[in-house]
Amino acid sequence: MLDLQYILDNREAVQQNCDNRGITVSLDRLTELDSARRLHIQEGDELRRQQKETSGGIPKAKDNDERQQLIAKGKELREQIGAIEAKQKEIEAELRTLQADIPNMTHPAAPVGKTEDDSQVVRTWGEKPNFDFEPLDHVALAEKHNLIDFEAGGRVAGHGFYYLKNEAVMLELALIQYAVEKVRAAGFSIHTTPDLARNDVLEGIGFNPRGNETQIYSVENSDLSLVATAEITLGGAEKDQMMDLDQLPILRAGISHCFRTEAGAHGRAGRGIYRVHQFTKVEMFAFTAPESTASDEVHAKIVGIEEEIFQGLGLHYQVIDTATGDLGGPAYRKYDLEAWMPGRGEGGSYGEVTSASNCTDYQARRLNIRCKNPNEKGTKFVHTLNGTAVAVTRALIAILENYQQADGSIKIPEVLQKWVGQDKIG
RNA sequence: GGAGAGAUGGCUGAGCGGCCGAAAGCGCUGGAUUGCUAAUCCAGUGAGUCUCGUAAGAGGCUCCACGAGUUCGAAUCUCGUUCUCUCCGCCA
Repeated sequence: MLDLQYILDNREAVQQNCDNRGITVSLDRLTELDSARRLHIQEGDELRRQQKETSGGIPKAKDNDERQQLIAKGKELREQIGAIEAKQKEIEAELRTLQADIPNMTHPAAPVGKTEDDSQVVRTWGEKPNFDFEPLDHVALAEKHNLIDFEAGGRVAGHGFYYLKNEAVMLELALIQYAVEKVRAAGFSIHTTPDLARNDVLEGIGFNPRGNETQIYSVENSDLSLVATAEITLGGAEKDQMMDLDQLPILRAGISHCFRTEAGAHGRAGRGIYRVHQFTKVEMFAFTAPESTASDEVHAKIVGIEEEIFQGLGLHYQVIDTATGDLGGPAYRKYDLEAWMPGRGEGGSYGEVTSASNCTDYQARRLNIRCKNPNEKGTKFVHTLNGTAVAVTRALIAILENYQQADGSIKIPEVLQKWVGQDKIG
């Protein structure tokens, strides 16, 4: 959520930003509601002042007559205040809804464009593997080596669920270990987090727990939902907290399951474990000082860790600077790593394996996470960032497809061998 | 699951329906002082929001977990919700 005053003071820039992101908002209505809100506040304040004066005079009243008069006046004021507060509440509810629909501002250097295709490749690392045979996709590889059971997943939980088996399980555990080792070395403290969270936490991070387009499974008869990423729980952990400026940045990482309904995505869901309803992920999260210099720096650090992880795995990837239209609400800037997946599409293609966002104070404002600078009055909302260390399913696809050999076996990336306990599958 | 206790400022912790935005302490900031990183003394020190002002600032209102209610008046009384703690039971 953006600051209301900021929106009103920078209407043109906010409008331009919404246009760039392909979001329709009514800033006129917002302005209208804001004026109405101020008017009601002023009126209410004045009435409340009178009421305090009135009730304060009652103990000092000279006689019963005067006392009864003041009580009557107090009653009348109470009714007027009630009416005006009700109206103000209505106005503020609509105002807040509008305000929450406005996306974060955008880093000036982020590529402007409505779709994914407008995103820019900022650099690539490694090279596509050269196969002197026809490579299989991960579904075929998994079947050949008995690594994934989609049928059982379907019977038990439906399409989009799966069982990992045998070396695939070892690879999942190894990837987690490997990612955890990397993020800890980079200064992130490691957590396992709840797989459920309250809806107001989801909303604070920027997810919509209910509604047609929700990505979120909600638990019936409760205000809990299954989390779509540990970003939710790592950020939500500090809801309503006050931090000291000098303890920032705070770097945390979490291991969690991620649950996504993928509503509306079934058409392009495709084969395999690229788009699934549940997967395991190691996520990085950071709270930084409320300046973009501070958060940009940590943003670069997070992307750097992601690259180090995929370089260590020996996987060819490109880094994408995400276009405005594809940023989502909270992100100020977002870098994705797309790894080469030889079995994806016709003759292989890049597939998103990580995503790193600087959300500036957009999430912190709604979660009410502030920091205090001892040298300044007041408080400020911190900046928050998140990035994928490893999303197991996506990384698994890249590994299986890139490391397949002419003889049908699959090599295990060297950095994972100590945890998998073998150097190849098959 | 059963029984009970509780939630107050950055932290600890007092608080009778009106004199409470809230004692005290810690912490922090400024100053004084002591011949030496410490000690002592004095002063200041919550957040949010609205109005006025170019500004420094001034003033109003709100906030004692959250939400309703009683009352002329609620941190204080009532109800609901959430969370925390203790004891018992159950359980990996």
